[in-house]
Amino acid sequence: MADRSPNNSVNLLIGYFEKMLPLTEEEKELVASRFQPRLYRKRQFILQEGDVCNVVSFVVSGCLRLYKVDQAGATHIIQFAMENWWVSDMGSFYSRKPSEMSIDAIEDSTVLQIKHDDLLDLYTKAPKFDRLFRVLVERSLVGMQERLLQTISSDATVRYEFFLKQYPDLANRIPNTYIASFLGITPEFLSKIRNKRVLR
Amino acid sequence: MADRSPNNSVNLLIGYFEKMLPLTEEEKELVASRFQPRLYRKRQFILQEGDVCNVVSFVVSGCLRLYKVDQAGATHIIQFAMENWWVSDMGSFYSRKPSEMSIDAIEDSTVLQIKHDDLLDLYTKAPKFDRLFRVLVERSLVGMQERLLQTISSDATVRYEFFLKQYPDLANRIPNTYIASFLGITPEFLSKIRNKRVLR
DNA sequence: AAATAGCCTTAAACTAGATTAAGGGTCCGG
DNA sequence: CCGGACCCTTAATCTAGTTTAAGGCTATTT
Repeated sequence: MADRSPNNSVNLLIGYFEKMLPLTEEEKELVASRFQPRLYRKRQFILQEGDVCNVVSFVVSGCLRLYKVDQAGATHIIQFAMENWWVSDMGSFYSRKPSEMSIDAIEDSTVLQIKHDDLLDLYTKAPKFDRLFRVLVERSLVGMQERLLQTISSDATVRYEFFLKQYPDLANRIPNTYIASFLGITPEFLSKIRNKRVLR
Repeated sequence: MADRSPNNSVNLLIGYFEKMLPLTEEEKELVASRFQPRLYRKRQFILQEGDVCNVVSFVVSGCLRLYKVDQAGATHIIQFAMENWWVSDMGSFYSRKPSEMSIDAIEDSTVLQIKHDDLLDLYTKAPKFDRLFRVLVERSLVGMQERLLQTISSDATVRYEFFLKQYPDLANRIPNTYIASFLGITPEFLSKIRNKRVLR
């Protein structure tokens, strides 16, 4: 009998953790009991500006975006989160203060979520998750550093080429306006870059 | 008898940790035995591009910079590290691959350093440090995200004002060329911004 | 005491990228 | 099957920030 239960996706997450560090049965059960699967429709909010971010989400399928809308009304995408990525506004999540950012679904997406108190509980009940999340956050930090470096040291054309290399499939999955907003340029200018690219 | 031993600075670090989480005597001794104090003179390298980053440094006094020199020869400062800050190239540190970045001292600086293998050892001997460093890295990530957001959504004038608010004393301690390189603009343009500011 | 090397500033010419505006395509929902 | 909401593109004009060049000011080295 194949496992078609709702817990299906939790097994995916357990497999993900075990690629890093093997878990005991109790730890697996802890994960299964604390992470809730949830479906978000395209354009649905996971986190809305002004609310306190109360969950960390692991993307099982689909794609989310973490972004901020500035005073002028322009949106700036900080991070895309696809299959096997994590998202949340960690600043708001830990400080328990209203977020200045938003998270929404770019495609219909399935995620596994853990609430703030449950995560803290997970950490104390099973310190292995302190290590697991330390490593995950370290990886995020390295990625974020690279992105910052790119942003301050390369022009838009180089940044776009790099984006295409780093997320080859994403370019065909999401609108160019989102890519522009991620790269920190206008859709019009991205269009110009793409046009030059084809001619070459 | 006042403690004027070389271990003096380690007590500072232990105090720093205990503000987050109390340590047992064994844990304190572990810290004292694994962290080495070291003095760097102004302009001396802590990490040089092409080398594997083998230490994490905690700044006791002075100021360091983490930066990258691009193909055109321009330097881009990713992070300043002053008293009570941490620096390293975490990407290189964990992957054990040559770093594309450099770290050097802006002022004569005292740091406490832990080597790669000693840190891994510290994590396994005292899992509390998994949590401690998880929290530290989370804070870094939040800061890095804010900085990225600033960089892609605000113009240079706003970024400079923000820098002055966030590091009020630093502005008087380091050359403006460094600030420009941190903000991602030329020293000439920073000079223009500063000039406009005074007139207002 | 001179000399060299940083560092800061000013100003003119230039460029990457923004803004504004307009037209056309496609995918829904009613 | 039609109307609107998105989305992509092209082109003209504009601007924030770069480049190049030059001059002066301090501090450190010789």
